[in-house]
Amino acid sequence: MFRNYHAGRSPVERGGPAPPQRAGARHDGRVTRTKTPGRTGRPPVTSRAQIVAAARRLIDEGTWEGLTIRRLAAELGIGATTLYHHVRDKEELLLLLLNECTDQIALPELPEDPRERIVAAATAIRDALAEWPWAAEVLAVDGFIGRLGEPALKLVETVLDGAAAAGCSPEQSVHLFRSLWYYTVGEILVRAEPKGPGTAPADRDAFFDALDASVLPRLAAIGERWTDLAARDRFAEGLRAFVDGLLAQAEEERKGNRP
Amino acid sequence: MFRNYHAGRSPVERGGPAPPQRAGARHDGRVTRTKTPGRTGRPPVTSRAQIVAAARRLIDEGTWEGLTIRRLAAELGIGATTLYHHVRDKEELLLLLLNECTDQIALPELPEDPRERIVAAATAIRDALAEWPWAAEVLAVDGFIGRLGEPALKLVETVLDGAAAAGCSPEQSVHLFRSLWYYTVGEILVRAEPKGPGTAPADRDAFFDALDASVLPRLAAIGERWTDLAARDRFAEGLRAFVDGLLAQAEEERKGNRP
DNA sequence: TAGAGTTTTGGAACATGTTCCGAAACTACC
DNA sequence: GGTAGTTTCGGAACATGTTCCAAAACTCTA
Repeated sequence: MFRNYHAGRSPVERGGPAPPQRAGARHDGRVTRTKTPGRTGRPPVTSRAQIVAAARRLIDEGTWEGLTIRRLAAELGIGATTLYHHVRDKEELLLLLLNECTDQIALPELPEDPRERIVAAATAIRDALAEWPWAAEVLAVDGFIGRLGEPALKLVETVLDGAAAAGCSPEQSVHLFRSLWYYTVGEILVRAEPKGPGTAPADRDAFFDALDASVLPRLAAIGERWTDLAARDRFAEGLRAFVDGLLAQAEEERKGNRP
Repeated sequence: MFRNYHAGRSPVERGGPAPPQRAGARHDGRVTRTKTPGRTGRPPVTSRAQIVAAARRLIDEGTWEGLTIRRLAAELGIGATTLYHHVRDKEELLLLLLNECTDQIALPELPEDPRERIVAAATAIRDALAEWPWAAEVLAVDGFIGRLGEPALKLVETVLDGAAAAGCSPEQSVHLFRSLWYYTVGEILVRAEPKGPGTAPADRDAFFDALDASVLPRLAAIGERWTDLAARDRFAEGLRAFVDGLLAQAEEERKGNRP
């Protein structure tokens, strides 16, 4: 199974501590590498780096749906199934792409104020992820932060550090981070997916028009403005409010007011 | 990878308040009927209700992955492709299932305090959705609340109402709801998906063990406790903190401190 | 140089979601 | 009853992700 411990190392030729594999599962020998310290056997005609590069090429020129295993293999000039010896899954492929992107996250300037530091870090993560339409596909499948690359993990670290600087206990820091992570993932997913039916602006209007104002007065009243309001990017504002709330809660908790 | 191109139309027996639809764009299927006031033509051998029931049957006895179009069709005794005349998509099928579940949301007791009212409503939504493993599949695809059934919408209304009672403007109410919605969706998705590789507890431990404590000290330090801490359900606590923060922010804003 | 061991490779094949398109079945009206 | 219009039905077929399995290619050692 592919894990991400070895973030930062060169993409080809990396072993890494492979988690215990269930027997029977046939996976690419690249990650597992049960034996053979000195590589032997037929040399691969394709490296992981090339795969990722080709994938990006396919995505860049064309829609993101255009990235299929077979097409990617064709782009690389190899058989489709061969790809599965370099990449476990399509999901792993996406993850590689995602990591390639998060690996380029620039650490933002970090303000002194712990609160602002947290906001800056979380916003940086979100901005990096939100840039890639397929991030949602991966996040939806496994939300565990462990799959992020080291630059992203540094931002996680920053969040935790800010929490600690604001007086949070480790437990409280984790709680804070997880909460913010939920918010972030939710924002990316909900925001990045205007593709289902009923999500087009016209459909939204129709939806609100059809609401029964006597049953759902607030919703109906807001309806006409919903689309406009939703268009505004208020992620950072929500984030700030959330951080404030969480920090205040943590402080309360420390005072023993609410165990 | 759910697509959306579909030119045909899916027949339904019960009409309902149909928003004006262009050909091809359908809300959730229980609309349409472009012509034919008096139904004519061959009567369907299967109703939507039967489809949903059969789908639930398949899910209940067996894994959720066991629900495939062909199997469902077989269960119903019809051809696989026939199903596509009743349901536009597999996604729509999931949506039907989801709605059937949210339609049974019981309105919780609503406290007087606006803040607690909001918390209660949001928690009810989350609990209802979190109960269904496939909710994530749908939410990940289209987050628009318009796809929820009316009982769920009533909870949305409650949130908006609580916000208003706390003094929020409509704009602020929307902001508050959206923020909470992001948080909720994120929680459901991240929490409901321990299935990717690397998400097993053992893998998590391995992940944290591999962290470089000199680069990511906080993360490494927390590591050992992460799994335990993550296991605790603190959704409501986070929610409460969020609401507090958002309400405070709204009030600040109203005072003109931060436009 | 001849294995032996190991790795890479890819064709065939399967399950699934989905579309095409023609045939069947039914209602309404003449 | 017959015909037109409309609806439902479903087999064939396609793209995709994925696994099986056996052959090919390479390195190392004897």
